Amino acid sequence: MPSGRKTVINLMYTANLVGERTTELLKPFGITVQQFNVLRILRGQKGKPANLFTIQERMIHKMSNTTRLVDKLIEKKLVDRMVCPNNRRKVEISITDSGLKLLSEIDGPIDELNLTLVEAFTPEELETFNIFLERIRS
Amino acid sequence: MPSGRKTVINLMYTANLVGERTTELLKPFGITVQQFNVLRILRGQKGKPANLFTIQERMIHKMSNTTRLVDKLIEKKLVDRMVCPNNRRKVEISITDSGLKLLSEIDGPIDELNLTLVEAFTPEELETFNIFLERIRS
DNA sequence: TAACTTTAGTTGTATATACAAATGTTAGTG
DNA sequence: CACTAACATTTGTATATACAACTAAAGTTA
Repeated sequence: MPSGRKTVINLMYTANLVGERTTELLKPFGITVQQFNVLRILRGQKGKPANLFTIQERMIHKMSNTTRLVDKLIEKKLVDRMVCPNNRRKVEISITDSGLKLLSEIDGPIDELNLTLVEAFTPEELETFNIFLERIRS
Repeated sequence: MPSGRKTVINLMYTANLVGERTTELLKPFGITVQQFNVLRILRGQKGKPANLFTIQERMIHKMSNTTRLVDKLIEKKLVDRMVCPNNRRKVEISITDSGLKLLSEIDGPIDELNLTLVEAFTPEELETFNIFLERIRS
């Protein structure tokens, strides 16, 4: 088997396993991986709201219906939507206190899972691994 | 940010990009990534048919409706289904000549894409990268 | 051999995702 | 200032996915 083929299969297989474990972990908290990632993006804004385009741009899975994903988060009162007063085409999404609280509850378990996944790596190996991943993307 | 968290996000992000590129590549051939992987699993059987459980076990994305995924491939005449004569609970799925032909057409482009993705790696680095991925899974 | 358990696959239902077309808003041009 | 293009988001539709309940066949045991 050509080496690139094997590596790509290995990559997809591994990422999928990690995704499944993450989905499972998030289930008791009532959110999906995608919703979780959007919440983290919004937390990263440090109070500043983000519009849908910004969110979509930073999402791991780039799909076009960010609207509906955010709708789910609004239903759960984890984020707020506000039409941008300067540019009424835009909407500004910001994480609520309740959203921040939920994230803070998830932080512990998710870091624990992530640490378990990479526990066999030395810091140097982890650095190398990250560089390898970035190299594939470039 | 804790190092495990960063690495896992990096992994998911990269795998997703690779998945998107693969989806795009397969589109003109009229199959999805999942369907493509099932076809490759069946080709790997070298003439021997596989039952649904075996297919599901080897699939990258483990979901429970392998039945419907295989149905799509049957509609396209890329695989055949036959009830196992020894054990009528089982069904045996095998790739058709038309399925093999389609795979052989895709092999070139997909290897080209995969090689492009890992072109910056030396063989040693690729080996290391594969070991890292396996380490995460274990 | 009837009743029970396990195995293998199928089906129903709810939700998620992808893609394209549509809507409403702003900016630019003659 | 009407006209056109670009932008930001929403909506429609088809397909994919996850999960659970269901069916049917085979094996097990009293």
